[in-house]
Formats: sequence, C-alpha cells, structure tokens
Amino acid sequence: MEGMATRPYTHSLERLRTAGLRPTRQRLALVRLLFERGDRHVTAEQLHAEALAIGARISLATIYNSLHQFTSAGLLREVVVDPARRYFDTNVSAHHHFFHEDDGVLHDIPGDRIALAGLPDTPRGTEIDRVDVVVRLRPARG
Amino acid sequence: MEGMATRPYTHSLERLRTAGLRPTRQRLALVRLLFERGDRHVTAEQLHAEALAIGARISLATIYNSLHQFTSAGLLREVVVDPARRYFDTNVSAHHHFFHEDDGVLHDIPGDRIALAGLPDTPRGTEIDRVDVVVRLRPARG
DNA sequence: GTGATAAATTAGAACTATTCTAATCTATTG
DNA sequence: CAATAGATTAGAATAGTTCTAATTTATCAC
Repeated sequence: MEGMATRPYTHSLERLRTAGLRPTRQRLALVRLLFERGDRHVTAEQLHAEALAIGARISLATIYNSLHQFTSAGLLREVVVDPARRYFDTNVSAHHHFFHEDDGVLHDIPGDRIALAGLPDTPRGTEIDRVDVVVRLRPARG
Repeated sequence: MEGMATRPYTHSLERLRTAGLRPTRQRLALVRLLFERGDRHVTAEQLHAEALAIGARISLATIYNSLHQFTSAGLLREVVVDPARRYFDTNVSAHHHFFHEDDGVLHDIPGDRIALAGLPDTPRGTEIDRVDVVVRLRPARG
C-alpha cells in the first residue's frame, strides 16, 4: 500500500485534517463518497442511503452534522433551489446551476460561462455574499 | 359607492374572477393584503399574521391553499431563496432578487437591470422554465 | 329568492426535512 | 494507557407544509 501515487485513505484523511476536522470513521466514509467521484450534488437522505449501501454504519444525525461542518470548512457549499430540501455541492468554485424541476436533479454550469452585467449597487450597509444563478429546466414540450 | 373611479372591492373581485377563482371572503381579504400595497414578498405565516391583524378570520390552511392557487393562476410567483421557507412575490414580471441573509428580507431588482450572457445550451430534451438570479447580501463588515 | 351542487374553508392530524438532547463512544494528547 | 475534548447516536422535538374529512359557502338553474 505504501508509496502509491494516490492513496485514497491518506487523501481523505488529509482533506479532513486540513479542514481542521477529526478524521473519524464516519467522516472518512463521507469524504470518500463525496469527493472521489467528481462533482456531486447531494441531499442528506441521498448521502445517508449511499453510506448505508456501501455498508458504512452512520446515522442521519451525523450526516447532517457532517454536511454542515464540511460546509463551514469550505469543503462543500449549499445550493438553494428547492424549498423542501437542502442540496450540497462538492464544487465550491464559482459556478452556477441547472435545476431539473421535474426530477430534482441539479448540475453545474461552468463558472466562467455566465456573465452578469448591470448588477445594481448593493443596498447601504450590505455587501454581496454571493450571486446565485439558477436555470430552471422543464421537459421540452414535444 | 357606484361610479367611483377605483373601487378596491370591485378591483379585488375582478382580479379573482379574471383568474378563474371564486371570490370568497377569505380570498378577497388576501388579495387586498397582497396587491394593494405595491410589490410584496410574503411567507404563509406572515400573511396569516397580517390577515388576523386586520380581523379577517382565515385559517392557515386557507392561506396555503390560496397562495398556491394564486401562484398557479399567475397572480403570484414563488421565490426560492431559503431552504426553510416559501416566499411568494406579488411581482410576476421578469426580475431578480436581493436577499438579506441576516434577516430574511427579500426585495426586487428591476427586471431589465441585469443582463445575463453566456448561458450554455440547455440539456437535450429540456427547455428553460426560468432563470433566477439571487444576490445574497450580508451586513457590510465595518 | 330557493334549492341543489360543486367548490372552498377549516381544525386538527399527519408528514417531511431538519435540529436538538443527552447519553455513549472515540480520537487525541500527555 | 488514562484523561478529556470532541464526535456519534437514537430518538424526541420542532418548523413548515400538506392532507383529511366534515362543514360552510358561492354559484347556477329555476
């Protein structure tokens, strides 16, 4: 095992350490699910189901705790597209989203594709936290 | 009463009739609360509190029913900015939003101010329902 | 107007996603 | 390895919303 170019275990562990989070068994499992398969958009329930599916015993409370901790640590970012569900995105760089309203699937629009012009001045006493663009899609009528 | 230039009662009633909704006592009260004071962004609980405050007896269930019916009828539009609350906007024309993250206040950015360029092609089999831009604000650090 | 009927309203139960609580367990540090 | 701060957990609690089934009301035909 030693000396390999990439060691998933070490990588996940480092990711947690760097974020200032103790690498527990549960968090390691979640980091692997989240970050070893490219950009993902997950809800807590989805991630819980996946964790159980690979045999990781982890409670839903821990899923929620971890999603929030990962978000505070900058490993994840929350995307608000659905008033009934919280989505978390493993891509934390600047980018926007397509949201398929029929099935709840969310996916990225690369960050530099969209340009926004004409943003008005922000109201007095405030500053921009971020600007979210959501392109809501429906099945094409046909 | 007859012959007046604007008669709020008639106006509200017409608005409901035009939308194909029976003008009930409850709906009339809500239409007046919603549309007689310029553009508004309300949640169900807020609107319920307002209705009770002006002495209109109306249940929370009816508030929810009405908000959804008004939305289907094109009188309102839902704005998704907060994963824990549904906001309804009385301005149904094309426009975007400022969202004050600290206090949950939402307000309009006039529709023609913001220009979006570089939207990618929509995925096969889908078409754009709408594009939402939310500018999230936080108190300016000072 | 009156009666018949379809639609609307309602209280309260149910539901869903999420958060909280307090007990148990575990990673870290000395 | 013991002490301890932090993490995990089951299950209770909560918040917002939706549902259910009984009651009330608007509309329509007469």
